Amino acid sequence: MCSVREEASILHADLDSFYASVEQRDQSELKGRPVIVGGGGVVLAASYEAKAFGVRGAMSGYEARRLCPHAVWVAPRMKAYSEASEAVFAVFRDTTPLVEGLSIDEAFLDVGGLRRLVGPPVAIATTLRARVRDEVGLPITVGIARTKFLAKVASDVAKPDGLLEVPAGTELDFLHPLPVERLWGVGPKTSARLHNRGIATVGELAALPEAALVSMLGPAAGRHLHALAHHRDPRPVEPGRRRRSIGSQHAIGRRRHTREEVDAVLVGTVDRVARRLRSGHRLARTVVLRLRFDDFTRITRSHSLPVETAHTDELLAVARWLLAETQELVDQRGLTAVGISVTNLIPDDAVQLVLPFAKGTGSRLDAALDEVRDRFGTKSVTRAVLLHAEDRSVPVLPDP
DNA sequence: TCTGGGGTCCTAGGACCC
DNA sequence: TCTGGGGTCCTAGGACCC
Repeated sequence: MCSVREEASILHADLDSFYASVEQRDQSELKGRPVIVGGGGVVLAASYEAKAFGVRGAMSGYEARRLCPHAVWVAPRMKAYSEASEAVFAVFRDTTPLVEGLSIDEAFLDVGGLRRLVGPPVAIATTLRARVRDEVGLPITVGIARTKFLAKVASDVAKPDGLLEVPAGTELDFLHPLPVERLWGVGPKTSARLHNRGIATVGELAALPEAALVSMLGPAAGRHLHALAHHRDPRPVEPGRRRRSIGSQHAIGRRRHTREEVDAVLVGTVDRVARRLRSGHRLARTVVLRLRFDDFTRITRSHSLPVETAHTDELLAVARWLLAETQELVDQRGLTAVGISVTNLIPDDAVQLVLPFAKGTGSRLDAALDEVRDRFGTKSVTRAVLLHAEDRSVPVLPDP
């Protein structure tokens, strides 16, 4: 299943400063100038000319203006970015069917099977970069390695507008001198913990026993980083991955808001999410309310429905109930942002059956599932919902 | 000083089932 | 009747990524 590749044939393709590059492509007077895409409050993307002054994504507008006062600010045009992304992904899929999108501007491509028909990975990547530049007008960086994670590290190192292969057999020489922050999953908190123990490079990390990392960072993160530091990453490129949640949030400023104002924001947010659910042909079962307060603390509250839905009214009812439950916190801390996301998604053509059961008849479940399978075929049954007649509690059973 | 909007995955306790 | 192990789901929060 996870046989080790003999050659570096996983590509990580990453558009450079994506939003800013689209703006520089569409407005020629912006070419060569520092460009910041954002609404003013925060930097969504910065061109490399702006990055040269220290401007970074997610930076506050205040800080960005201090570092680069002469930058040109451009309001985001999400529609243009979506279209550019689709055009680039069309080039990806024309290269190989094994494309796994990671976000609007990056993807993994497995070109391992193309050597005899098309050529070696470096040649494929070179063609890919030329096509994206010629056909879509955007610069793109590609990293090539035997594993997904190292391909991504390689593209990070090669940015901007670069191409870097880490040949098979040279991975640890490439990896070990790098700072630990290059590893996927090492953010500010983990970085600080590692530095506290004198670990600054991937090589120093790799020298630690796994058990030491597990006790330092927890089982999942510890094992994960230990594996990456030794260049172990068996995950294949998965073309079929689907989104696991859909969400929308909205900042509402620091002044006090009436309950009616907050409700109006909630209605708009739920409506946006519900529309995206329906246009994506998905149904959701869990509604998550995300609130941010004056002091920048955040909370989440969630509730799972017995049966999936994409109806605005049903999702809104849950969202309103969750919000009402938090009224005290909202009054104390002052609300500055409201978000809704939905998870536990299924396709909207999934067969949904609600079987009424009397309490204490759980042992009949197998028989009921057999009946459902007989009627709809095994593949249709992804989850069975039992509603107890008396208490409406909802035990949920996975596909056996 | 000012901090958006879109996501993923993990942890941990409690409820519940077999 | 009591106990325990094994497992899943729900919920809230945290870390991280782009």
